[in-house]
Amino acid sequence: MLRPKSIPESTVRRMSLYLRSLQEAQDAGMASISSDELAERGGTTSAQVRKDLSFFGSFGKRGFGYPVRELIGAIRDILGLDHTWRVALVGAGRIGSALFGYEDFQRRGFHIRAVFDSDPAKVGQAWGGLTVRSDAEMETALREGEIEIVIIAVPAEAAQRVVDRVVRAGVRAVLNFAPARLRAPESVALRTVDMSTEMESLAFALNNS
Amino acid sequence: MLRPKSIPESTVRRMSLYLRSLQEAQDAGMASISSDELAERGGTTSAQVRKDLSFFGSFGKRGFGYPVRELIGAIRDILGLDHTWRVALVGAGRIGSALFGYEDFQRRGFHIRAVFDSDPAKVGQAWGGLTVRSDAEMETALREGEIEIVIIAVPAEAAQRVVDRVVRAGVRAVLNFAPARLRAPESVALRTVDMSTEMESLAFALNNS
DNA sequence: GGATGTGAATGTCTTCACAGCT
DNA sequence: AGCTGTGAAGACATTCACATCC
Repeated sequence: MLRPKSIPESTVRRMSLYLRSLQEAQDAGMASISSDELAERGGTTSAQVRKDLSFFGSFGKRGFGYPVRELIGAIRDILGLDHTWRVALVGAGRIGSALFGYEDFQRRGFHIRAVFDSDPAKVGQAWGGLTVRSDAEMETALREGEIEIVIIAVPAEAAQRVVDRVVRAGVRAVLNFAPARLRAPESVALRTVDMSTEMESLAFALNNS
Repeated sequence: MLRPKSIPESTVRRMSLYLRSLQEAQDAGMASISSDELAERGGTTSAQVRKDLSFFGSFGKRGFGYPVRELIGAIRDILGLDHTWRVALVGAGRIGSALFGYEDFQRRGFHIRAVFDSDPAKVGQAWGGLTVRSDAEMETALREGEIEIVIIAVPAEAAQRVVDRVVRAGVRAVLNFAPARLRAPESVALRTVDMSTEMESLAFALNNS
């Protein structure tokens, strides 16, 4: 599934939001929806909605709007949600535990298949149907489990080492929750959720309004 | 502390990262640092570093670089980290619990002073030195505690209602962890950490490389 | 000499506005 | 008539390149 042009990251993120809005619209029994309505629900403008969708094709009917059911299917395909993804979690602390139980991941097809930690006290614990494994087994287990996405929830000091190891084990997508800027090869998709930076951005906003 | 021009949000976020890099540099005993070195550590370019800093003033010496200690102080002032912030957490579930224990918040001056939940089974529980309070008390407690920032960690369906209530109680900054697009008045700073969207952005990247 | 600070150039994203389809 | 799809314009952010100053 190769795309003609390079798609803005901001567009991809909005696609994810549109999908949510569309599912709500479907639950409300709507069969079609206009770019105006979709913009309203997604917190953007109708022109933005149309432009975003146009990166991927023509999904609407002029004078009518977009068919909800079909558009949901199209966006699911675009985002790669037409199948489930094999995910591993590294770090079985408080944040790891919260992410493990996060139902939205499950619901959207991101299935956590393995959990690793370096703390001997945690290794062997039963988590849901899984057993927390030693991080020494990580590389082998990632390969055997054909893990596609790794979530990092370890302390900042340990995070870069984990990235290096999972990349060497063939993983090409990483979601990092450690407050550190990590390096990975171009070929690896890496996103960092930096909660302290978000808080500081709020502090700045409060001081400047 | 009113800023001359409007500062790009991306610049503010990078300031937060520079601060981290500077603190590391200080711990490593460095007294001065060039925009090149700062860029290297912060994952950006030296021109970007200089441009970002120039929004706020001139902190460097030509031919020399930036004095680490002074620049740390300046950025802390800019971001509003020169004092602590009074924070409340709404939602005492798994994610709320992880955030409550997140040491980086504490370290950076974001002190959680109150926790609320609507579940009677949770109300009254001791969390650290605090007691989980009923969400019925929320408005009063926010005002009495002079809470400046609220973290939302409730289910998506409940999130908008919480925003509306805390805004009416005078709170002007909200960090939302619920997977929902929330509405707030212009005058309120609202950031959403959307973990499912991050995962979907990774899925898209994997499908398109 | 060497690295900052910054206008100018470039690149990227968003908004406009309307032709074109249904 | 109504709403999409899209070039063109505009706004915004990043990068370049160099005069400036320590």
